[in-house]
Amino acid sequence: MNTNLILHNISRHIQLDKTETDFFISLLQEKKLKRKELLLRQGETCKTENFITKGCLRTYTIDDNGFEHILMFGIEDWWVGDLYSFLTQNPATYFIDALEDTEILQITKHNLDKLYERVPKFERFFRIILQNAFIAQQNRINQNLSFTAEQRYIDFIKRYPQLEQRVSQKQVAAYLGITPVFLSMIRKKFASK
Amino acid sequence: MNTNLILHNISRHIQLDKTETDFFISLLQEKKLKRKELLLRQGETCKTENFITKGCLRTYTIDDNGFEHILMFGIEDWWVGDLYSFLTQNPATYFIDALEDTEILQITKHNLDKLYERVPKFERFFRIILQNAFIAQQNRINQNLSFTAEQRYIDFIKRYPQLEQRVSQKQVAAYLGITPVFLSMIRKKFASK
DNA sequence: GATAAAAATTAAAGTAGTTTAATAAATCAC
DNA sequence: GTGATTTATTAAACTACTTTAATTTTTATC
Repeated sequence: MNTNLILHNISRHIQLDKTETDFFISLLQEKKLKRKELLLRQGETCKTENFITKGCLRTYTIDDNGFEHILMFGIEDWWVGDLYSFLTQNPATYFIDALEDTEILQITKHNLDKLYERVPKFERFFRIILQNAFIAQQNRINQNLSFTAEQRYIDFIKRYPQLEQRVSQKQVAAYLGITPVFLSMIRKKFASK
Repeated sequence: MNTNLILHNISRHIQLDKTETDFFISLLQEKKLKRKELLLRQGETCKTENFITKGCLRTYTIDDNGFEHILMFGIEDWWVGDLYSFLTQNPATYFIDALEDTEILQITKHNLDKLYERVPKFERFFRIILQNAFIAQQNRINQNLSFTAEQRYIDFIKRYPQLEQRVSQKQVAAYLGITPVFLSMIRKKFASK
């Protein structure tokens, strides 16, 4: 199991000794997903929180008209899951699937609870992770309220240049909340400048 | 200082003994705001996290055209602040002001850090608070992507019936991401059913 | 490497939501 | 309580974005 990335991710916020590190690692399971493979289906229970070591996932919904709306992309070094379903073990709100062949490390709710109990520092770790996620989401809500589609696209490129390379325009459009057709029009206008 | 509400808020997630409770209380400051009074101005540093014991606050931005966009309402039993500015002590992204005469309990970053150190259970408390806030925000993003303005309004009424009574339609519109004129049209259509 | 499938582009017609402006209703401040 | 200010309503013209559909380009698959 390749634990370099996740241990480095954790060490940015808390320091673990050898025993704690080993215990943490013992709670993880590895999983590989092929491109287009589903990790979670809406309505299922989300059994694990997932740390991406390689590849790219998307969290999304499908509306009544069959259109997909992307809540979040995840790439290497990101945590993804359906937090509501994970915490309550109620049916998931979101779908999660792989946009590329992807490798993740998974921790179940049961094991995470054990981890909080045995190594309370992880309360701090996930508090900090959640703070950052909260701030990023709040910013996105503000942009959805304040910006035009063009402004949101420009900001997306600036903020996630790696992602813009890796995912199709169709996916970017589903993230920005516009149609692929309109994104194409924006890009045309933008390119001619 | 009326600490009933905040202690009850905390007791939902962690248990404190007398010493811990007293220490926590000693870190709080009381503040009263008149209706329309600003708690935080964009560009200032957000010095405190704030727990509302009475009244109603709004967190918002003002765009280049002078329009206000509301990220969040806060009423009794809610925590509000500009988390990014609070954590980094960089200039605030958001304005916060009072929609009613309001009373809050404040904790500075310095005191919160002391609290985490002396009573690490609070790491858990704020992790849980943030989890809930994250889930609520993710849901809002999904609605902004998937729903029409009318659907968002209907969901808002269902989700926050108390708020719909307390704040003006203008504020609700600024939260939903539409103009007051269009909200009025939605309500008319809705009432005629 | 050829073929099929998916994604991107373009144009034209359509719609959800905005803008402006005028009027009515509610709320505020003294 | 009354005048002033803010909020809500209504209607009509407007615009950002969608829809549909046809064509081209890119990517996936055997």
